[in-house]
Amino acid sequence: MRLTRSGDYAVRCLLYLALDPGRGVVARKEIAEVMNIPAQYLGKVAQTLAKAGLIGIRQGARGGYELARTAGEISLLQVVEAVDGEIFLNDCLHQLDICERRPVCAVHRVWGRARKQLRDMLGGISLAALVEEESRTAGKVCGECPATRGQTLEGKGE
Amino acid sequence: MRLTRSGDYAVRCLLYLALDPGRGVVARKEIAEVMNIPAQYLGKVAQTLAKAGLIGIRQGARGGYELARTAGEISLLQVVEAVDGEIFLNDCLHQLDICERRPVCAVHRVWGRARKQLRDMLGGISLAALVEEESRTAGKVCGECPATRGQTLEGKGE
DNA sequence: ACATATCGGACACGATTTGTCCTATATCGG
DNA sequence: CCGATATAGGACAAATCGTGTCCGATATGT
Repeated sequence: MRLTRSGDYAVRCLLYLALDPGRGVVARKEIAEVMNIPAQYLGKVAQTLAKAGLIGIRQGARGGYELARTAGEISLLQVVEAVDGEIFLNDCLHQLDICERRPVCAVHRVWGRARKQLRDMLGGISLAALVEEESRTAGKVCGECPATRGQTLEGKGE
Repeated sequence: MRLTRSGDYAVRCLLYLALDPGRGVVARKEIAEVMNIPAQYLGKVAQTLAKAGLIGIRQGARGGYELARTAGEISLLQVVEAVDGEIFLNDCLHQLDICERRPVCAVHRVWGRARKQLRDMLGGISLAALVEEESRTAGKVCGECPATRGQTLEGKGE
């Protein structure tokens, strides 16, 4: 599993929508500009997000996107998996025909455990939590990543 | 991050070598056949593993591969990262130019945490542990996944 | 020397990712 | 109802990546 650019865009887009909940429909163009996403491409991503029930789309003049649920009800996992597909670290866990010994294979059990751990973590984090944490620390939401310049530092994990 | 086929091959190969430690050099051809890996391709993977210091390679007649350390000293993480590169779930954490706000970005912190959790888990599992667990449950090592036909067991799902 | 076996570069091929372009369609405002 | 606006959705393009093969060069054991 790798968070693709599409997945990144999806997170940015939803995070932006989660910023002020009462706002209603937001134009794709605005989201694209602020969040530094190719507008057309965002259209594709948005369609996927809509199919997954994460956003609502209004067409036509004054159209755009809005959250289909509250920011507290949308987890990072849902966003990522909606766009990038279900998370499988290992193809063996995914394509049944690749491996016949799944049930008794220690390696598979390890990957299965790792997968569950990862999905649990991402599933436990809502957009609301992200927005809140962000506002506590920096006052700005990420997703702006490439947009906001000037704060370079060396990052690690944790 | 996704465990590629190369990564899978690497795990199979090392697991096979870990099976009986006293054996010395094992021919690539043998490994490839038993573990169902394209022999030439295994050559490429093996070179990478050698560079990472995980296996030793003997060229020439009666050449082949052997573990460079004991099976207890090689973790799954080392194997995977040697072949597939260091695990980064998110490009943002990886390519510095993509995102300037890493240190203060909540999303990045989440991915960073997830990454650490995953690497810690994989880092805590040695080849020896895998071999041992495997022999306890089924008596055969995985990696043979596609190789061992007719042994398809169901149930016992974790 | 000869047979054996890996090295390592070149190349092929398909899948995936990341976009763009264009036409159709839906919606709002007057 | 008309026209401006904005997204839908299919086609297409380019780049990258993963997987694998082929082949001459090189190293090693007998």
